Amino acid sequence: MTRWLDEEQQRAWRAYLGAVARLHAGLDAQLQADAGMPHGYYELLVRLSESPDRRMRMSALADAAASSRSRLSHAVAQLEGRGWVRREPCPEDRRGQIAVLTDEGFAALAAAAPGHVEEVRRLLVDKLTPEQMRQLREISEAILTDG
Amino acid sequence: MTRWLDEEQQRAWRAYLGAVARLHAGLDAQLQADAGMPHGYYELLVRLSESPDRRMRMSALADAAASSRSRLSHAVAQLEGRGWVRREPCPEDRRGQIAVLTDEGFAALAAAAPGHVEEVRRLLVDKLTPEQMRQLREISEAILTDG
DNA sequence: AGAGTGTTGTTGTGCGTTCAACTATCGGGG
DNA sequence: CCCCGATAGTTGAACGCACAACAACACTCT
Repeated sequence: MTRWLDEEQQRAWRAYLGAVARLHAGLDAQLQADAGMPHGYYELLVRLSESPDRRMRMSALADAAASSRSRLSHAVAQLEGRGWVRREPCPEDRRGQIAVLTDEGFAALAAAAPGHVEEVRRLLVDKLTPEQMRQLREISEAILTDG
Repeated sequence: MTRWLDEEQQRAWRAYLGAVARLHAGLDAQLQADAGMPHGYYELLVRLSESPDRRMRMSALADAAASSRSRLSHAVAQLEGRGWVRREPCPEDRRGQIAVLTDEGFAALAAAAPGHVEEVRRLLVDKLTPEQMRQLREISEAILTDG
């Protein structure tokens, strides 16, 4: 016998689904149109750009971007094809690969960032109060706790 | 000159991205494993099941499920192949199509629902306080406002 | 040293989504 | 009445992602 969601939970859940759909659709469309990359790729470039020497072990990058290894492999292959990332062997582990953000990749990120941030503001930040932004962070962190 | 996100906004945004990723991954994996359907299809079946006579105009269904028309067309084709949905012509508009949830489709939904709700509870509802659920609804509704 | 086990990363396949192009129909104005 | 712009829905191709199978290497334990 299932414990269904009550009225309030149902409303919250559906509103959440709608909000996420709109946000993702908007962000992805903007990035695709203005920078020619999906949001997932943008995330990867961001993580790499913030790492020392703009380089990261594949597995570390996968963890940082909440991506599966398979997905990362495919994505990096794409990014490498565009000249935005290159791969280097890992000195201390011959299994390893290191993804390095190229200058072209950094330039692409720098070109894409302002429009993206603008869109994040337009679709999210500007619609919430600072208090709600804090609540959103706490809710998100609660969801990210294990168990 | 871009108005970047400040520290707190940045943290909220990244936590949000992580939470959404985990939620979607979990829900989709559960539905795929236990019911053999992606979350998007489940959504369609739900909307149809709640509509009078379990039928809906394609465009209305697309709006209700926050889906593009193209996506809906492909999805309904899939669902039709599984015998969960059938199409009927629309009497008062010869361009129109009406998607009808079959008994098999309703049964598939009924079989999938308990596990899905369980997963929603496990990944979201049980991790938040009632107060946070209310906040989440308000935040989501704010995001869904136009402009 | 050798066997066994876990980790790292890649590859191929199938699936769902997006995008653009297209057909068919509706509805209003000349 | 007919034309023209909108609307409804479909289609095919390209793309990104999930999943499973796999090869290569590291680590541990005897």
